[in-house]
Amino acid sequence: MTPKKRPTIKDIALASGFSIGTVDRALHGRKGISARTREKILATARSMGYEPNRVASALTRKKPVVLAALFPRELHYFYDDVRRGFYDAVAQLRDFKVLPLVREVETLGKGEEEALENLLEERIDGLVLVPGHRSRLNAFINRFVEKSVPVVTVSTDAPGSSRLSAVYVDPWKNGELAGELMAHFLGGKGPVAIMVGSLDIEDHFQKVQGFLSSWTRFARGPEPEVFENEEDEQRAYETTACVLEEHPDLQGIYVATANSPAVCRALEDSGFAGRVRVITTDLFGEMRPYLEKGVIHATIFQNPYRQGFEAVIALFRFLVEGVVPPPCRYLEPVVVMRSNMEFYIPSKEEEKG
Amino acid sequence: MTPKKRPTIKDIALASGFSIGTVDRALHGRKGISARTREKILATARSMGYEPNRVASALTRKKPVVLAALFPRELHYFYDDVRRGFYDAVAQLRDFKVLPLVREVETLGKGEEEALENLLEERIDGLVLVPGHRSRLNAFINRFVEKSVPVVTVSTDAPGSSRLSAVYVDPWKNGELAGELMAHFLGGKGPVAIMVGSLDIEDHFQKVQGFLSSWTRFARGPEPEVFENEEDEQRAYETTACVLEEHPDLQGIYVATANSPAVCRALEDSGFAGRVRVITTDLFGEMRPYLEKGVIHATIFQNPYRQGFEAVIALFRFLVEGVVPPPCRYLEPVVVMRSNMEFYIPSKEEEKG
DNA sequence: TTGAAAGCGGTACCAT
DNA sequence: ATGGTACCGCTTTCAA
Repeated sequence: MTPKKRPTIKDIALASGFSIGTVDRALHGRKGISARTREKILATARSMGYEPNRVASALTRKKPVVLAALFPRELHYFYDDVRRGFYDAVAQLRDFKVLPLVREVETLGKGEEEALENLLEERIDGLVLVPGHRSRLNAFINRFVEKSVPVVTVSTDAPGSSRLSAVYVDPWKNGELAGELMAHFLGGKGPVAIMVGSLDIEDHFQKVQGFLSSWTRFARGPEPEVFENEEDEQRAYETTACVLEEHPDLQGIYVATANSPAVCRALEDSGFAGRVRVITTDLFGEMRPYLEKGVIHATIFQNPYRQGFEAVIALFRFLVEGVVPPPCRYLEPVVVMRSNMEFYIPSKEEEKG
Repeated sequence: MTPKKRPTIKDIALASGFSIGTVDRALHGRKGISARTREKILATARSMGYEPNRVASALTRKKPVVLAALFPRELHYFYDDVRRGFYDAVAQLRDFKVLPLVREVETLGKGEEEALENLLEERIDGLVLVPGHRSRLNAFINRFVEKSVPVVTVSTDAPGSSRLSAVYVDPWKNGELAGELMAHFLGGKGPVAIMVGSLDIEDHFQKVQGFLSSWTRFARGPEPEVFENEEDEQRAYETTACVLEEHPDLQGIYVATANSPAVCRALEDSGFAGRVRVITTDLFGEMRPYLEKGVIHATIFQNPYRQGFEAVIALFRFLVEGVVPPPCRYLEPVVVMRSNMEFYIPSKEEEKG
């Protein structure tokens, strides 16, 4: 029993009676071939169970596949990891002639238009984008797509645009998981407060809704009150201090955005640290001591590294294999506590193919 | 500015004044080359920053890389996923001429010797093994390694053997995470019971120790009592019923092995379901309703799919790139609750490179 | 010990 | 519209 090696275009050429050049034309729907022969060749290819060899095709690829990316520098802890994931994935695809082209803006939401305008001039094959806003960049995204440069967003979606896919953690799920955890932590009893950047930001709003949905399912007691801090450290601190003063019976705080250190400081300064259950979002170095001291009891990790990594993979497969990714690739939100945080910080990872 | 394409062996040949054949000999330490020229070539290669192109080398590889595996059929829910991970990884490496060769035993720990004896006859390049025992198979593993067939264990380790690597979730960490979670669920108050297969099994023992270590750190109150059920459903049920009767004030149960459904039934039959906090191990279809009903509050997922997947990747990289994996590749234990279980059941996954 | 050349499975270009 | 062929970067004979 021969291991019946898989058929190559040469085999198809032989079987169909055409040359490999023609077979290639048929297989890739190139021009310069009659419909008749294309059909015939496609039929034999199918009957022989032909599958292209990506390795061979990569080897012979003339122009490199340039994958561009636009990342913010701030917040370092998050976007640095996204960027590492991006670079690692590209590095892994190096032998497939994939090249990175990374641009940066200083802060999320600032100067993206200009950077994108610049990128539109470049010869790129795909784009990974961290959109500073869920719709403001739609026109730009669409211009890339019209130039047949597929765009994959990361960290959030741009649902109104024609982006190919979005790789991120569903904020609703994120909040839902936090809510369930909080309910279990408190045995279903509150009161609980929610700290968020701004309810006008869709992702923040979704997290709050998700939290409330599972909180109301798993817990009784008063509806959690929501406090907006505009992503400002000072305000986060003050709001927390204020809430604690007014509600000394507060049992839990859910911090839906990245301001947890300020909240923790307020807790410590008010003497509530460790007594109030705190569930936060994301994970970065500054949070470590608070997890160790038990000020933060758990945090929901969004795996920025993998977001960057998977965005690249999705683009690559789309570009060279024609595999269309799902419109939304939701990554798993992960519950991180003291005993498993070492797995996620300083965050290292590895996949390979 | 040319994108200065990376050097190939041809470039090295040109630069060093030897032929590509000789360059290849030098690069791979093959015989039939003088030490002098090898050194010279290696030097120029280094100075030019040469890195081999895995795609090209895969394309030209004569014999396929055969990765063998030996999996148990039982417990389906776990080893089926390991197997899927194995197959998916191999499929992804298909174009690199990687072929699978899978053998099975009916039950973990039964007939492995015979199956391995058989595998020793085959021409294989690497082996993924689920060892039914942490030392009993050492002699076999060593025989493979002596034939220069690297072995990677999955789901547990065989530390006394010369296995190349072990991919699994550190059982101690696993228990530690469960213990921390339980402590938070109960506000640090017990009593708590631990259900385990047998303390004679190292992995079970480790889970218990891990649980106790974090329980004592985060909680006060009595030391949890440990009950062995010999992996027997009936015993698991009876033990649970018994414990509940004797300790109606029981607050939590940690099920360190796969017998959670029996424990859940006992809880329901005794009317304690939902009142007692239950943290289990692994995740399979039968557990879903218990998570939904709130009988199980959380479970620690060990990602069998990824265990199988990563074992393949480690073997491949070792065999074709010479990358030596760490002796132990600990995967992250994951906290799964009702609102995130959909991500892990029926368990789907994907990586790519 | 070393060099030359034939592929591996595709792609792309040049003839026809 | 089709066939032929050089070539991608490396491995592996086969000569020299």
